[in-house]
Amino acid sequence: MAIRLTDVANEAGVSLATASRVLNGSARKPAAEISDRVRAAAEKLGYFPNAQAQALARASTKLVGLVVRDIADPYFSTIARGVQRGLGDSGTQLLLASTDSEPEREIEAVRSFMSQRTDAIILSGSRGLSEDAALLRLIGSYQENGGQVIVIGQPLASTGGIQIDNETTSENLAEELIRSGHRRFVVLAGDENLLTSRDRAQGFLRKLKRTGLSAVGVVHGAFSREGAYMAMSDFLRGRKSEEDAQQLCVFCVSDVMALGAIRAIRESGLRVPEDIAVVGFDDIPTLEDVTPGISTARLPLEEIGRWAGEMVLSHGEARKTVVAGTPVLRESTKLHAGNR
Amino acid sequence: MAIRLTDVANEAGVSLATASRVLNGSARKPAAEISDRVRAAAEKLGYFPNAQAQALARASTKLVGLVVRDIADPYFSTIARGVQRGLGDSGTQLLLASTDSEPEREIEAVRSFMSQRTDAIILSGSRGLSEDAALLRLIGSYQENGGQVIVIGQPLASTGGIQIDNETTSENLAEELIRSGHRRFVVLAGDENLLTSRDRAQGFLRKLKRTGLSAVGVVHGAFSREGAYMAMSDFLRGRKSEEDAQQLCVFCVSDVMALGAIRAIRESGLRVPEDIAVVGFDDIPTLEDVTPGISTARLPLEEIGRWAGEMVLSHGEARKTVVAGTPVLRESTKLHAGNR
DNA sequence: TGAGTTTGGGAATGCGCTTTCCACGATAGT
DNA sequence: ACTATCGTGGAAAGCGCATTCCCAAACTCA
Repeated sequence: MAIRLTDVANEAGVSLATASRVLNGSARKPAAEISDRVRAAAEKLGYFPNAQAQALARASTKLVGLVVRDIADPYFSTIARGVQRGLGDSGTQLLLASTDSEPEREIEAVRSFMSQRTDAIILSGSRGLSEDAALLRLIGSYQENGGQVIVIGQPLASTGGIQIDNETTSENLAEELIRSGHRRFVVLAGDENLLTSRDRAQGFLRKLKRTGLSAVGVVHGAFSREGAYMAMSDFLRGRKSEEDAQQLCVFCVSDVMALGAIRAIRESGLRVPEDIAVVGFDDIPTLEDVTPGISTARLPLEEIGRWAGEMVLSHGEARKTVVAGTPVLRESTKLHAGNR
Repeated sequence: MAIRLTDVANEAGVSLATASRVLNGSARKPAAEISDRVRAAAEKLGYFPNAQAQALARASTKLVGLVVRDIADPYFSTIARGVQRGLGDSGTQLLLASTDSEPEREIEAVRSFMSQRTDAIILSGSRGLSEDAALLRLIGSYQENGGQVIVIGQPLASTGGIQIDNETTSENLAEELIRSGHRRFVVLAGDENLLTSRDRAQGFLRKLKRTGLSAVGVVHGAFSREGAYMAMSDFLRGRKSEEDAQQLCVFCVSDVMALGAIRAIRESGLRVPEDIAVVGFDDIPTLEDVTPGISTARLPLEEIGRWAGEMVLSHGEARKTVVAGTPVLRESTKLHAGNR
């Protein structure tokens, strides 16, 4: 049905080979007069190269797969935008898959991308604590066949990517908070099986310990807004009695969780930061519109995505980059006078 | 390099045809014993079908293209999530393209999707006022070749999709606001060349007129957070003098714009809603975390995306669905006592 | 038991394109 | 003037798979 290169070649009165050479970047450039004729024919017929056929013949699709946990989560959508920016106008297309936090769906996504023979796969969802052997095997064979794997967050086996130093960042964040006067911390630690949440919580707790402090509480739950909402609600219910103690500071291992926690705090009739201070992690764009301004550890999310995209283009040989976040204290952790 | 079906066939000691029949859903089912042998061989070798080759042989990729303006915008990322949900586990892969609001990039994206021979293209960015002839031509030839085009927002030529009744929704929103006591409106109308912003502004203004009211001001600008921020800032600068008049209500043609406007209002030292009320449009998830709660017209964004995804699967023959938003008044439009 | 019928595996073709490999004429070099 | 080289277009061989034929073996039924 669609116009094929053969049709264009006939229309222009040249061979298939010649048509191919003029329309697609070949090393050999046919004569100007012929080229024009072919281009005119292509234009006239409305020719579109069949990317599948090209991929088959060239053994290279210009496709890259991005797997995220949830594209509607600002953290991931910001990274996704960065990846697209990084890919720029290279003509590389982005294949998107969401896992909804289910490991099997991540494997499914990778499997699917492998079938599509994407040139690269960018994994931005958080790695699990115990690395799934099946995923590792999959990735290994993908790399053997020339596929590039870029992991955002934690390093995974022999893959390159952008590593986020969650532990150090959390330590710095804790330090900053302590310096600002906070002493009583609660950690909403998210999912204890996810590397990201574990590292962030551990870094924070370690700093506390080194300073001679210890957390008032460490609550686990889902690594999401809802998870934090529930965890925080539970926590608040559990300590109804002991009021007027010194102001509490709740460290959430992600901004999205901080938002959920704030919701829970408010619903229980308390105020942020007057009654309870809240800190997040990531500095997602959403924070710009939230009041009070939420303290957090700033990660250059869009840039991280952009780097990943650029790595794909440069065929970077498993380059690794490490980035750390910078603490940003805003109103949500302002120490309230009555609560010092 | 990668394992081919031929390799599997050899390993299993059967023909290519047989291997193909057992591994991919063919009408003919080879004998159980043979099937098992083939599957074992595939498993052992770690075989992955080459999607490009399959697409070529079958004349059907299981690909659908989604074009958005900006994937980091909650409006689009929510729709994107819906689309993925709608596609479910059908095995259909999503190709994502962002246009950054540039019409040429939209054309480029469609062109690219056509090259990829996607089974369907979902256009969710806002249509321009004057439809680009090049885009129409492209879409026409895509449809002729069996491609499905689904437009979210406004109808486009002979395409199906989910149409949003912006005008009526805006009218209802205006009505609700008037009923709640507001009388003095400013409209941040966004880009006057985009159908979406124009319709929303017009619907609102029409209702005002019918009620015997007229807008205090109509300000145009970019259809984005920044655009609204600037438009609002300008507006506020322009009327420094006339204070203590009756409370103003600013209607922004999208939630994202409302967020920008609020930022501008606050920076100029005013409060929402005490000094100025603000309404948005869309009810993006972000609003859950913003204080004060922003009044808006609720659109079932995720569902809209889901419908689009389901339409793709059902090969819906240009089905059209129309949805209208429902007004939701929250604190941002609460009438302040001192300003009646 | 023999003709007709089904069943199931294999050979071969083609999907649309890229890319050797060839052939041929033009140009250069001695 | 004759060969060595280059430049250019075309023929043809795949890329990895689905699928249409084809054919042999296993059945069916009388």
